[in-house]
Amino acid sequence: MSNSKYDVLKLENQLCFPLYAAAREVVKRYRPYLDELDITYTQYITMMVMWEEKEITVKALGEKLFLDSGTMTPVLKSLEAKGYVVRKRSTTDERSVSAFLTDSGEALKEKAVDIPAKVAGCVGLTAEEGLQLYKILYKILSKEVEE
Amino acid sequence: MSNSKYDVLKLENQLCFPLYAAAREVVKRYRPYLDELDITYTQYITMMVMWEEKEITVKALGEKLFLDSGTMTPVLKSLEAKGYVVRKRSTTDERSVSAFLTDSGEALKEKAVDIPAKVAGCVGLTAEEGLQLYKILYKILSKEVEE
DNA sequence: TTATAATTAATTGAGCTCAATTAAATGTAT
DNA sequence: ATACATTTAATTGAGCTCAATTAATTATAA
Repeated sequence: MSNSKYDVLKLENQLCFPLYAAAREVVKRYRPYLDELDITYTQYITMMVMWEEKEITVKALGEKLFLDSGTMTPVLKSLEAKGYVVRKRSTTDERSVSAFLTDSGEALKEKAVDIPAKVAGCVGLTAEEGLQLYKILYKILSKEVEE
Repeated sequence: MSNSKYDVLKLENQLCFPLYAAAREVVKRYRPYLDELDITYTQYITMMVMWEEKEITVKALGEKLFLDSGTMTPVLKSLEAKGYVVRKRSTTDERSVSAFLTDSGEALKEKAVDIPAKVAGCVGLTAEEGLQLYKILYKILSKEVEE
């Protein structure tokens, strides 16, 4: 068997590469369904938070999604242009801006509710694999938050 | 316990979201080390293939990395500008373009060899978790190739 | 109070990602 | 041989991601 100190640089020995590739491939699976709603994946996960919270600051939204204002600001402007949220600067702390779910945004939930099941079918993991993956990914994410 | 048909749209019930977020966070872990080499993560995984293959077509490279020519072409041009690869159109099939590893590209491997260990430390999974994750991610990726 | 520090969102610019299109080369079927 | 289809890389444009910076506001310390 051949073996060198450079084996650690082989693509097949990476954990990050399949993580990066799988994430992109799975996001791609959402596209046909999200196209019907005329939103992108990033807009979709933003709406998921809005459906739960109804109202949230840009900062809190970014922390939930692991995205900064450089990403969130244009995403929220786009969702505002589509009529799903409204952005408003706080009167009590004028540094802060919040997004508010509109009726139209609330109505979009009804059109989105079948998407998770449709995509889960494509990905094709067993329930156990799904749970293992879920736990490991959140372990990675919790490491990042400490930092 | 509250329970609604909309629970499937909660962020915490998604598998795709932590996959997407963890992938970005882990790629971010590479940045300080890759900055020292003046390459991006995408350029880094491209070089991994080059270190193994020495010569490869744009198409084959894209298949390995799950990226298309729209991404690969500018990445390869950038690596060529840095002197790590040379691009050359095939004489036997002029549709095809190959990238060739240069001596300078080969030399870069020496500077990269410590990176995987440094990043693995940051991510902080057990060996078992790493293996589970690896298997599940490749199961997802194999699904995509069938398509 | 006043100076200094910290927080927040927005902006800028580089680079990535993808879908769709284009152009050239090659393969295939009459 | 000549259409027609396929393959390949490149290009284009929209949108995302991130680091760094900016400007405004708020918090804190002297």
